[in-house]
Amino acid sequence: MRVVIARCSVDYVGRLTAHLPLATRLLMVKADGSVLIHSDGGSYKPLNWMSPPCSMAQLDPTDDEREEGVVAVWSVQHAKSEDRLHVRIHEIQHDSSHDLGVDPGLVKDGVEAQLQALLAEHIHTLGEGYSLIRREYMTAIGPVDIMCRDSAGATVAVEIKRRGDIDGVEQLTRYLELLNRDPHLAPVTGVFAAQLIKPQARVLAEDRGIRCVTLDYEALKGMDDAEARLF
Amino acid sequence: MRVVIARCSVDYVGRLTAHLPLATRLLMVKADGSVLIHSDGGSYKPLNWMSPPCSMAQLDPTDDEREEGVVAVWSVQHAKSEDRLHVRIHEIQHDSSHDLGVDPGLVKDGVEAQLQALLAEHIHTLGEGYSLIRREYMTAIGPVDIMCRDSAGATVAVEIKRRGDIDGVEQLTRYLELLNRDPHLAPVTGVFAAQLIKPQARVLAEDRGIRCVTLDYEALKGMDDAEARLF
DNA sequence: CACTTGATTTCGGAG
DNA sequence: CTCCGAAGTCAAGTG
Repeated sequence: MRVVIARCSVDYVGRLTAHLPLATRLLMVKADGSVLIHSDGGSYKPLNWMSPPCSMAQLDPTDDEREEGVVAVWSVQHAKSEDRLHVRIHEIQHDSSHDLGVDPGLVKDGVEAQLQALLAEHIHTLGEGYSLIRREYMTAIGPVDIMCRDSAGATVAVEIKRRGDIDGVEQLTRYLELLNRDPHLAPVTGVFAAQLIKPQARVLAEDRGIRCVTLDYEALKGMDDAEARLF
Repeated sequence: MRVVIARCSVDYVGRLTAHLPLATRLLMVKADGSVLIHSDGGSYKPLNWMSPPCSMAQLDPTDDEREEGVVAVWSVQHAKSEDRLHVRIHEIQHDSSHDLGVDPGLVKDGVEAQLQALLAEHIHTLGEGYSLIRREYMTAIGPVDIMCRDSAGATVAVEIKRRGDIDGVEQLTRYLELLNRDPHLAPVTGVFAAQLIKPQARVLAEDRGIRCVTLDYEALKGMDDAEARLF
């Protein structure tokens, strides 16, 4: 990895056109050829970048550029599209290269799968007398996250999302339509469960007779931990 | 901005739990206190990070950590949540700080808003006799990009995308369903306008009686410039 | 291979 | 301020 601190201006032409006026920035050139241009603030997103696969050529400045104080031009070209990044460097304050090796990668925990497992473990949070049939109940159009029974013994299909959006309601609606064609299962009702349910999704769900349940990840985790302590 | 190349392991606890095993990485500490941890590949997204506002404290390693070879621990705490990042540094290969100043920021051109404005200005490109009602026509389930009338005076709802995908067709379908419940508006027809329309989206749209229009950004821009030259 | 879905999404605009 | 949609989204899993 090469790290450069330089006063530069940048132009990107590709899916859109973008320009960065002259200022001091950090330029990162990764081993795969990708380039990132960071300012000293904002979020993790660079001001501008080129994704791999791409290649970088260092050009001599034109006469006009040289007059404006440009000492080097990086031309970064994407390998599979017309996307192009031009970095005009006026002054280099730092330039170093480092061998980092291959990264072993990130280990994650706590996403949708976890929510599903926790809710399946504590299916009674959906209501008194609920019992689990199974997780990932397969249908012709995909797996229903959780199938269970309510206290009256009626089948309930549950769709789980971290964020409950209209898409999720549409998905559950398709499942319900299919499940209710099966006389052994019908009538099947729906529950849309998410950590956060968008208002528009709630309106759509309730309009279709689907119950909305807001999941509290910490509370579910707490139940789990409390049970774990008992054994 | 501080740039460090170091052999380190990283733990993040917050919205999820994540761990990075020991490896050599680039650590970026921005002026606002945010921290980015980059490997020598992948995309512009860091392996791990902490967004501002946050603060970093350098801790002494515990005895256990010292035995494992840890020479320093960075504890980065988010200011408004419980999100926390721990960087255990085993070896520093490079450490430098640079004053970048405030960045003047990015100038963009060619996004959806621009497309919408240009099409609204030149609504006749949809057909002879079309007239604009308004942009961002609000409904209970969100704003319709453009509402206009065709030459016969019938209402037309237009959904604009840079890339015309199935999602966009579904969105427009929902708007049309809602709009057609209003007897003052009905019948409302739909136009799906995008720079590029995916074949599946086109099939779905046409199956639902929605007309597909491919937008030529450069041509629309050209009309705009030609008009501007007249005044 | 293309397509779908989730993300510690981030970012910008409107209400 | 919050809410909501778009992103040069990226990346992982699946058919």
